Amino acid sequence: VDRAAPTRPGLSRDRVLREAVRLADAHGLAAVTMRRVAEELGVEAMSLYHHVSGKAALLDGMAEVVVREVVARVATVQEPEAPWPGQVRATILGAREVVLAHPWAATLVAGRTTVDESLLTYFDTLGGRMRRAGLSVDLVHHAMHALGSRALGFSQELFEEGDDGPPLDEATVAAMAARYPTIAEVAALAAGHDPASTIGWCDDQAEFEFGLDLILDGLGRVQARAGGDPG
Amino acid sequence: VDRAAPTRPGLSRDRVLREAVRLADAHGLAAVTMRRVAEELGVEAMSLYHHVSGKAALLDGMAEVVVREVVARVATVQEPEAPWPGQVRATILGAREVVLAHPWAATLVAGRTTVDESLLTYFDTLGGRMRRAGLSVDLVHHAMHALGSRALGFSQELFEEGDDGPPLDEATVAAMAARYPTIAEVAALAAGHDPASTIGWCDDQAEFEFGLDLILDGLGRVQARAGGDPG
DNA sequence: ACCTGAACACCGTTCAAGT
DNA sequence: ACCTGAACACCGTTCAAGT
Repeated sequence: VDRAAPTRPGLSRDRVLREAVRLADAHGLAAVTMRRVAEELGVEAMSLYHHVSGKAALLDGMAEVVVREVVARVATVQEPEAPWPGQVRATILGAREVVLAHPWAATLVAGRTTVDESLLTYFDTLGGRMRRAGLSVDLVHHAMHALGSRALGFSQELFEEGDDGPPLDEATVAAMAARYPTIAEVAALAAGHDPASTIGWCDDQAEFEFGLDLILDGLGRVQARAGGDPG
Repeated sequence: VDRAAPTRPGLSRDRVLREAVRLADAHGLAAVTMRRVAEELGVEAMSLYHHVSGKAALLDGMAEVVVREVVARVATVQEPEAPWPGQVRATILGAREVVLAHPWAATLVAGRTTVDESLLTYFDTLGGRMRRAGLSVDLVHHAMHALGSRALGFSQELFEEGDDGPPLDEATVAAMAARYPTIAEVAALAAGHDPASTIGWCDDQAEFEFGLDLILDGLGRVQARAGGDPG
């Protein structure tokens, strides 16, 4: 082989998955098709099947890549002197930084059909930090359920921002305020008293941390009630 | 028209959406295609476009049907004497009963692109019950974020049950316990000390309620700290 | 072992045509 | 206004064939 020429490395599972992730980051999850991923790699669609068993496995693998990135990111979270909620908090906020860079990942992780090695590693790390702080096995179990996908940094928003639509006229706003009084007052407060902007009205990161702290505080309280060492 | 013959009512948006929901309940979300829904209604695929603007609108509409069902279900939740966390708790657990009957809905609600009337109604109802109990507008706002999709009764599980796979042999279990010590001890406790069963190991409903109560307790504590009326 | 090309059975959606 | 049929531009996946 010519050592000066750019080596065209053969396909591999990893190269396929990374290309799929790159495509999703750039053009959204809908752009990830077997044919498109192959084309991007300069190869025929059928070649992918030698490294990935099908479309479902490709999507699972993409989730795996993101979680592996999360694991790498949070490995460096180390504040041994801090009390445990700070440790767990920093771990989860680290995961969130990674997850925010891959907005398509939430859907994928939610629809995942397999539990892969990276996910086990992440939850063992997170759970281990709780155990070392003195939380009981049972409480760690509850904590995982209470956190849910929030443990990986995902928000569970029901009103997504982005599709704001045209601004509403005054009459429509008044009609909505009459029909949905509570939402109207919440929107008015959150949007700095501009009731027309009902979407994209708040600081997602601050709200994520509020919810996270609520859960961590609650877990600490359960631990204290059980007579555990708080930190 | 012959009054004895079964009237073949023309298509309508509602008939289309209900048929799509029926299909998803029976055969999963993947079975919901424009062509299949049409076939089931004894009509050509193109006819659907007169009542629904496309596939995305069909999926949005299916989420709408489920949320409408939730709204109908929780309208009857009335325990005026109970303190507010019980009111909110009963509302959310009512929503959960509906949602559990449509396991495909979680994905759909998460990927929804529009905020429809039924969703606004639900959150106005839920928020209104908090407001009437004395929670501040700001706290109701935080509560919505903290609850996230849990407000509608969705769990946010990361390890889904169902794809249990073949039972693991003793050597594999030992290897996993060495690699993932925390997960191993959690699994061992939760599964009644049978470490081979790492999935489907616990009571989903109880865990959902644990997490919900953690959040409701936390909200109550924030309210009390702010000097609000706890009842 | 890895990659290809043609083919199959599906999709969502357009368009012009029917009534 | 509502529904149809044919067609278009895509999908994921199979299969037999190449090297």
